[in-house]
Amino acid sequence: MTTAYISEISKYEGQDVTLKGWLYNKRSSGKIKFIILRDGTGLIQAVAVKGEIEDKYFDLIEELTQESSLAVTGTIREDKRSPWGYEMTLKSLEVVHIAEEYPISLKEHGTSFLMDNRHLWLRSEGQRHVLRIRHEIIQSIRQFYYERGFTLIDSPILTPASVEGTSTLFETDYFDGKAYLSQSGQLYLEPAIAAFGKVYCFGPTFRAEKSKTRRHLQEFWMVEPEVAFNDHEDNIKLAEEFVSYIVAWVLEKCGRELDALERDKTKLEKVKAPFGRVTYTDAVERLKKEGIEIEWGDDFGAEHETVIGSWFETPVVIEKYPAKIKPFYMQPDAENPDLVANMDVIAPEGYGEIIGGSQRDHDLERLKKKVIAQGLPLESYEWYLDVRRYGSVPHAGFGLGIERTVAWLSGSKHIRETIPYPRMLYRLYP
RNA sequence: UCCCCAGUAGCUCAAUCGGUAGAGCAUUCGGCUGUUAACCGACAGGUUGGCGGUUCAAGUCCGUCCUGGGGAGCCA
Repeated sequence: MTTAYISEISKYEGQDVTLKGWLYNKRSSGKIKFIILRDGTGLIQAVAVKGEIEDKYFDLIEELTQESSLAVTGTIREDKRSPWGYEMTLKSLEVVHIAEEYPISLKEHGTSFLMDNRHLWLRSEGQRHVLRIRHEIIQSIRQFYYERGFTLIDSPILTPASVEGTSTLFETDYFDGKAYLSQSGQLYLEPAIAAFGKVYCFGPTFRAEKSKTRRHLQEFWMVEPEVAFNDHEDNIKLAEEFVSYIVAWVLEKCGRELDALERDKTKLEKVKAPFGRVTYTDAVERLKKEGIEIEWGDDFGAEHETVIGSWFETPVVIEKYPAKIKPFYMQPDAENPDLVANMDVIAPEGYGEIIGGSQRDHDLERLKKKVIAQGLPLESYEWYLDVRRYGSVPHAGFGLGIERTVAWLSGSKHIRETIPYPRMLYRLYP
């Protein structure tokens, strides 16, 4: 007997096949029973009619509980009554395991309950769709940098100190000393550009900030490219092409998932480079004109970002922030030394900042001064400063948050659904 | 760290002015030959998050703690 997957069931029309999976739901009407099977690739209904199937199999259906694992064998046929197009006429079934009473019913549940049962919630259709989109986004990222000749440089997760010296870090014992979980791979990437020219890293990052919003996780994944000889404009261009590539890939590969999630695809179809662009200074002026409280020199809050995002249909690039609110490693703007050559990309529809990046300062003496001025221990950064001692070149890069990108493209209301096992404030289980 | 909201059956929720704690789903049992979160009938299921207070009487009011949710700040 051929064993098949539900996703390829149309190939087997008129044939007998075996499908292996879990019981999604069952219904009974006395002499006719329906079971819905899921196998990780899709759903299908199998029908058993009393008298047309051996009684021992017909009676066995009665014992099946939600999420019991089983193998069903029968004939595949097209059926207009099925929402999936095909159905199986059941001939026999084999129980692998009768599931205990399953906590997640087909009815409504609260977030807290579902998060306690995250390991089971993963089986639900909506969660599967979002995580399939995450999977394709990651695949598109790998492909984008592979096609462009970037080399993957994995940055360490255990690090001796803070990258920016500001955010709170998770601390852990490291034999006789302390280590910290990485909050960015950037500092480790910069030396690598002198070895490979174009590099990127992609891995988990950790922030011990007590953030508790739908846009924050304590552990999240970030992809960070870094390119030798790229300036501010090159950096923006790379970011725009990168995001456009991801969106086009997801539209091509995940149409079914986007439809199932009722994501408005027309909004994603507008995401093409170049994006909307505004300088920090212009954005502040326009916000003021719209009656929103802000002063030049303030950093943008969530509300500001949402308003700025609403000015464009594409994502928007905000560039050239005041130097005093940005980290030491950013290159000063060529025309105004109070500004830095940085850029953030804000996703539309209120999904917030998905990219933050800059051209990096490649002047040794100026960088040293800024390290000292920000109260950071110079000796910890000597290795990093070496990038500016041995053939220093202009270079630029940025970081893109995977979960925020997944949330945006999938239309998820909360970032916790965009990663299989979210690590959140006050939630480390399961 | 701060602000707001919520904890009642396994799950989702009701309970009027403070007056005997209720429904749907799930489970169990019975019925039904095309169901789509099937439907119909029945059984069972409770120290109303903890502690203290007010009251003749507290799920309900007050205090406090715990847990969870949303947001701010910070960031991706």
